[in-house]
Amino acid sequence: MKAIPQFIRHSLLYGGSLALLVMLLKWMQWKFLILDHSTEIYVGMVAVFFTLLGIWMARQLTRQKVETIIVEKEVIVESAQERNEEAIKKLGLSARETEVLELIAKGNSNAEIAAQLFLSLSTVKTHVSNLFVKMDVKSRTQAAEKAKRLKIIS
Amino acid sequence: MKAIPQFIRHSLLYGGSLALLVMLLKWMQWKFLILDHSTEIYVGMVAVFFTLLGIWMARQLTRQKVETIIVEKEVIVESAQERNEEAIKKLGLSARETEVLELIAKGNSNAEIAAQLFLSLSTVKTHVSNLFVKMDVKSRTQAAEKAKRLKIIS
DNA sequence: AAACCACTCATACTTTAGTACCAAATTCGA
DNA sequence: TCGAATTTGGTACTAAAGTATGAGTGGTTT
Repeated sequence: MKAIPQFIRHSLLYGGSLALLVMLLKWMQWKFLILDHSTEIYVGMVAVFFTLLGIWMARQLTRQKVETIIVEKEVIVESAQERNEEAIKKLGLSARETEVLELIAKGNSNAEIAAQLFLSLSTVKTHVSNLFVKMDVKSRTQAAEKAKRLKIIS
Repeated sequence: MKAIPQFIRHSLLYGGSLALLVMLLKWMQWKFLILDHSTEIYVGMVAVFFTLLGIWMARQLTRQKVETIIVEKEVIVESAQERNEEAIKKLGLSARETEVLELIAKGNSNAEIAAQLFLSLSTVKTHVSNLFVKMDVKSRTQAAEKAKRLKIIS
């Protein structure tokens, strides 16, 4: 669609306008040269015409020249942060320990955790004890509080 | 600073330019009228001059064309919701019980709660037991979880 | 005043949590 | 493939949590 480049179109238009003007000029010479001070009138017309032509050209050339101002609009978003893997790594929690921690934070007892994970109560207790050492807490409630504070649990 | 309105400035400039042009024109009449075809040269100069003037005017007039792009920027905001008094009332928790619940949710043991509230361990145990009945839970960890879920605690 | 409720404290008891120490099987990276 | 870490499980014990019951005090409501 954009076969003809813009500068060529402009050149043609300008050239055409000039040619037309020269013709007009020749005709005016015939018509007004006999009159005194006719040159001023005719130069004034030329001036007006070319001023308009200049304005039109400039508008064509600067039409795309648009200054863009980027305004940042703040949008409030709830902090939907995902599981904090970094905290888990920092504490050195193993996969099983993390599972147990999640169930603790949900309010499960050791027996319930054992049942859900198909483990013996002993195993759960071992995990819980190791968990407390790694998390530097002294009870499951503290562990749950810390887990939620560190966003380890959902 | 912007004492002179733009359209007045433009009018003065344009008027000045016209006056200058007329003077130039008069001088050129003296100089070139004796020569044949001199009119064409001088009209051409006028044309070029006024074309340039038109371009300049158009640029002045269209300089303020500004496009504003609004970019939405996400801002993470912590949900700072206040204490849920409604939930406390619905559960029928007393003032003392709510105090105890908060300390439980922070991971305190019964002994620590007793020390902080200047109560005996027995009293704390009584509060905790009543709390569990009212909240329909079976352990302090469950109570803490429910309290946080119902936004009773901070 | 009687009834009611919140708060306090106690004793006795059961259950669960938590600690310590051990040990075997498995997994996994160096 | 060797060793470290993980996972699993056990016993024995202590500490804490939780339940049940009772009781005294102070304040409010009916």
